[in-house]
Amino acid sequence: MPLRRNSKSIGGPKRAASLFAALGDENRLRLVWRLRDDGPMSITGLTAGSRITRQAITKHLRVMQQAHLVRSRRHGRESLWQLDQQRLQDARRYLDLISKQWDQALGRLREFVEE
Amino acid sequence: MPLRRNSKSIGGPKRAASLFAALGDENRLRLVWRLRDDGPMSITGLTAGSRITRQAITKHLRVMQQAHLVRSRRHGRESLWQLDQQRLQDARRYLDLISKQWDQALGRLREFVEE
DNA sequence: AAATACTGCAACCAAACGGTTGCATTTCTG
DNA sequence: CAGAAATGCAACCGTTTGGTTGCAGTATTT
Repeated sequence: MPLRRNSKSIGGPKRAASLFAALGDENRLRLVWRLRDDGPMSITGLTAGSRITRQAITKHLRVMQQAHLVRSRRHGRESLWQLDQQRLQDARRYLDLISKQWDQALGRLREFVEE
Repeated sequence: MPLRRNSKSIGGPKRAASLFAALGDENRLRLVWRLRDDGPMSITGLTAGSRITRQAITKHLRVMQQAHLVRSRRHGRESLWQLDQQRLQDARRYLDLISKQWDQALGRLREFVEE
């Protein structure tokens, strides 16, 4: 038995799903780009130059926060929000896992056919 | 003007969002793993060993289909569904873009600070 | 031709989502 | 201290989502 650790080590489908779901909204993706481009920002800062309300943005941030995609530290009366680099990496690695073992599957299939 | 192709070439936030949204559901992720492990399968095949209904699975497949994550070709009375490798790559590359230019941003910041 | 298997379509339902408005709270600033 | 700025909380609302059940339509199989 070859150490059946099924390598979805980032988390089960449940945890991964919440991560992708957090990325699965247009406005949230815009926030991601924004935070990446301009660095940590306050809610008001993010609201400026956005078509939606401050509260809408707050909600989006909360969604991303619960997926650990973003975190905030308070600084006086404003709180600065920033991306969690690691969590984005997690998402990437999860996709890698699918593709990688998939290639192996294709490899096995090829073997099987060519025998 | 340096050929302003802003490098989000996979598609704007809108298109990318639909892709991530398609991945942002636990049951759909399970289907992805299933299709990757066992290759192209029929709906009935996918339903076997799943807790949800055949019609629920159908709906999930349609969602993924509209995000071009999955496609089906009919074969007699059953239709076989398979993953679209390329589209998964797209998702990965999109995440890469965020991280990559992010590193550049950090680089710029470091420069700025160290000057 | 009759029974069986597989998919598609439609209606329906509760819950979640994305967004808004209004008001309260905390923290700076003049 | 009074006002302004930033966030938080809560209620509300229309639409989408994830799921179900029921029935109809096509292929196979016997």
